[in-house]
Amino acid sequence: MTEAAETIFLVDDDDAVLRAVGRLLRSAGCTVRSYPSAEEFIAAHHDGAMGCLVADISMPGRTGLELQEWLSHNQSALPIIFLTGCGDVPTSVRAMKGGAVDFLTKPVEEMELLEAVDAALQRGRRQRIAQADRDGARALLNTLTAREREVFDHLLTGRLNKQIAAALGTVEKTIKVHRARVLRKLGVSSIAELVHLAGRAK
Amino acid sequence: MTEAAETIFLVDDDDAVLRAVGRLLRSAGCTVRSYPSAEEFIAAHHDGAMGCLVADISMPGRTGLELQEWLSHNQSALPIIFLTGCGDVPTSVRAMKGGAVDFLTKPVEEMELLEAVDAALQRGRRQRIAQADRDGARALLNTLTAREREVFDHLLTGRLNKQIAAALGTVEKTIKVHRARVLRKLGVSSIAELVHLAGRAK
DNA sequence: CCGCGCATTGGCCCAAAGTCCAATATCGGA
DNA sequence: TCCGATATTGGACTTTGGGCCAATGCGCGG
Repeated sequence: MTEAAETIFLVDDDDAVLRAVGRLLRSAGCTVRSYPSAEEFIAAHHDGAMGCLVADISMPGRTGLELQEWLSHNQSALPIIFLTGCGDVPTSVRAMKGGAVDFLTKPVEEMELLEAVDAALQRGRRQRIAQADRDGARALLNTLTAREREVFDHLLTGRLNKQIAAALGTVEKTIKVHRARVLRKLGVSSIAELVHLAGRAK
Repeated sequence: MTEAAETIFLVDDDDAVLRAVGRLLRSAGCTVRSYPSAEEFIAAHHDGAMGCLVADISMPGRTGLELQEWLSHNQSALPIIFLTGCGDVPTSVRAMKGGAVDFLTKPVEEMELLEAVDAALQRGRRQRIAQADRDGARALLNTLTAREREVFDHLLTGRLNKQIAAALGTVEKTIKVHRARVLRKLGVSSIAELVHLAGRAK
């Protein structure tokens, strides 16, 4: 059961908005969770969350922009849509600079919100795929011992075994063994594939 | 004489704004060119332009957003800062979604504008460096003949000479020759470097 | 103290790649 | 029609890389 469905996290201090937007999104087939404040959302938030966040800007306690900052500080890649009644230009610009998917003003047309949510979910999926790819590659690299990692780095730059040996103060034979182990551990059979793998780990 | 300095391109239908902003930027050491309309800027614009664009939003003829679209359609990577007196939230969001560096409202604090211009120039420099790197790599790849390019693609995936030969319907010896030529033409001495080069060309 | 993981090194053999040599064939132009 | 670029192939030789078996030394935790 790895399939935790995508969730739309709603954060707004106005209960009427939470209910209205929640109903709209649910009727569109979304799974929705509502929070009356940024703090309550943060308390319930876990890193692996999938979906997107629809948040108000001005709220008692932490504001929408502060919530956005908190998420980025906490490596959370949850895409954010701001939905506010009292938005001004500088705020919207800050939000967009901070990576928000969209910045909508109430009252919002249903279609507009649904499209924004769709775009946010798409972005989230792409991010997760890219992240999983990176993580997978990094996990593989982490199986290398310190010495193997050194050899790996030299292999990336296309050095010959004898050159690596000279650089590491050993003999070619030793590097040959390390090289074979590195290729085996990383599940590749050529230097080309090894370089590609390193690129995926970024 | 390759050193065409960075220029700030000012586009605003209000002559007073052109003069005031122009004076501010010039006093900060910038080279400035002013245009009273998007059309006049477009007429004078050439692809290799370096610097950034500071544009108004609402103007007779082409608007700021339409100018932004025109630039992106024309592959121009000139970073854009919008500076407008009558900006609303939806417009600013569209501008930022379209890749604008910033969206400022008049009257603007001098420091704010200067910082935005600085950020835009920085972004432009990064883009040019990245672009030059890509173009260089692509130019190298374009020196390959069709056949060499086929061999190149197989080398990227880590295939052996005999495997490439089978795929291309020739013998290993022939591939060996092509392989040597490819490495020589591209100025690399290992498959690892070749893969890196291909990555730069993207 | 012993086992285990890790780094190190040796020998042997074979496969693959790099480097010279040279030769033929085709195709599009000058 | 002859030239130049390209593709093709062969031979011979050297250098590198990969696989297999074996062995030593070191440090760490049971």
